[in-house]
Amino acid sequence: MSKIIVPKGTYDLLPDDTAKWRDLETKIHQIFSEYGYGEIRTPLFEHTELFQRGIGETTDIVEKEMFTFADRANRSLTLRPEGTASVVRAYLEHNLAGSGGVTKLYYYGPMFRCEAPQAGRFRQFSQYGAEVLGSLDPRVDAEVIALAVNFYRRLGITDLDVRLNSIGCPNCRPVYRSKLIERLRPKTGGLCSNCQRRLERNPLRLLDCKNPSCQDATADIPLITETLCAECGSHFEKLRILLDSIPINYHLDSRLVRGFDYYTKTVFEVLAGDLGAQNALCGGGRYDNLVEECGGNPTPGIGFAAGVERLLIVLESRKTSVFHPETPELYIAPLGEAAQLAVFPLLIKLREAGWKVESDFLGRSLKAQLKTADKMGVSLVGILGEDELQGRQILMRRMATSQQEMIPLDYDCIINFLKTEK
RNA sequence: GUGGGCGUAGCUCAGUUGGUUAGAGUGCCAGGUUGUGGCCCUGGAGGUCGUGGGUUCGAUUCCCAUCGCUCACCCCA
Repeated sequence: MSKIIVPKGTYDLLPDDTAKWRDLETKIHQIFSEYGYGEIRTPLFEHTELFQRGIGETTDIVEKEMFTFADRANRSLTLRPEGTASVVRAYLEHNLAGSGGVTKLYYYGPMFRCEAPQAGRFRQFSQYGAEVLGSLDPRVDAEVIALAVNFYRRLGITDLDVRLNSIGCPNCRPVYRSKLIERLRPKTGGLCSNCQRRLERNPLRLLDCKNPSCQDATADIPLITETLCAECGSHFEKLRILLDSIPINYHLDSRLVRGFDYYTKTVFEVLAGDLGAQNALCGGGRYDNLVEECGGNPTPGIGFAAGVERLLIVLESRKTSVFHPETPELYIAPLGEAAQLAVFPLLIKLREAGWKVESDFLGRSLKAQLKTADKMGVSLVGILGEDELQGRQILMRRMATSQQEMIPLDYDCIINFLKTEK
């Protein structure tokens, strides 16, 4: 019988890994709380239609990367490939707009895309992200970008590439779009096959094609930021003034275009050099028409999503973050069956009192037990052999100094000893 | 979906121009110390050499297929 292993693009997190993840998760919840965001948890699957309408029918994600299946009533469901569509759905479903003002939400959890796995890319992966609904003010854009970037800074990652662009709105983007098609159509032959295909459908994407010949073809095309309508232009200008007023390094990238259809105006990405081909740590932008497209009243919004696996890769490769493994505060080494029986209730009682205590369950020699305790990094070992048991005592050994002290084998005495040693 | 690289011990990897019991380091277990960790010494356990088929007297080695991992294209977090 062949061994069963994890599905492609998924992985197990073992105890050493989960310790790091939980540490990072704590920090994620903390920064969102400090910036005034409330956590939202939506289902891991939704009606397929939500993503088709929200993300866009012609995007790669919807066309070929979703895990879609039928339920027993033959309705099409899909494992969520991203977070924004679900948040908008929930925002409308629970009429969060009704409470008035700006709604600031964040999420954290697994997403699913059926792609070929690669460095920093998995089929089940984790993202955290923010969505701010109800304000068109560029201060919101700036705050969202600041939050995204400052989180990395807190973790000690400072050499990031923050890219910013505005891709306009339904008023000005079509103008740029047709201008682009007009300029590129004569050069069609020089484009890569992919770009030839998307020239008519989604010409903006040619701008960030990595193929050298496509880059040449688009080298002298006008910048989108020069053809923005008055509203988008002024919004973008205000955003830049705000970003310049806080210590965040970014640069304008007029070729930055993102893969989802719902983006309008502001788009941004944060890139890290040490991630291989999947170099985006997070990305996001404004989506002022998405809520309306999902059936709500016209409501502006902006958000971003960040990859957790990629962040951990960067943290590991730079060793900028120190994760503290939890070491027991005491290791009790019983010698012989009588001692084992005496130690067991003590072990449970100490744990219930909140102490991290370990012991031996293999009946091994004292030497082996000390070795194990040493490996765990424990600083105190309580040794209970027959002699100690007879005298109702326990020998407390300080591993760092090899100093030993006999104390009464009594719960309160041991607690007191632990407290003074701590 | 396409292309490159790789699958040998828990982990990191040697190796075999086809030949008898497949190796190292590390980790693990035990002993050296009848009850004292880190250093050292000795010994031990642990492998269907990814899987299936083919060639051959004989395959971990050669051939084919397949699966998996990985990197890149693509896309994106």
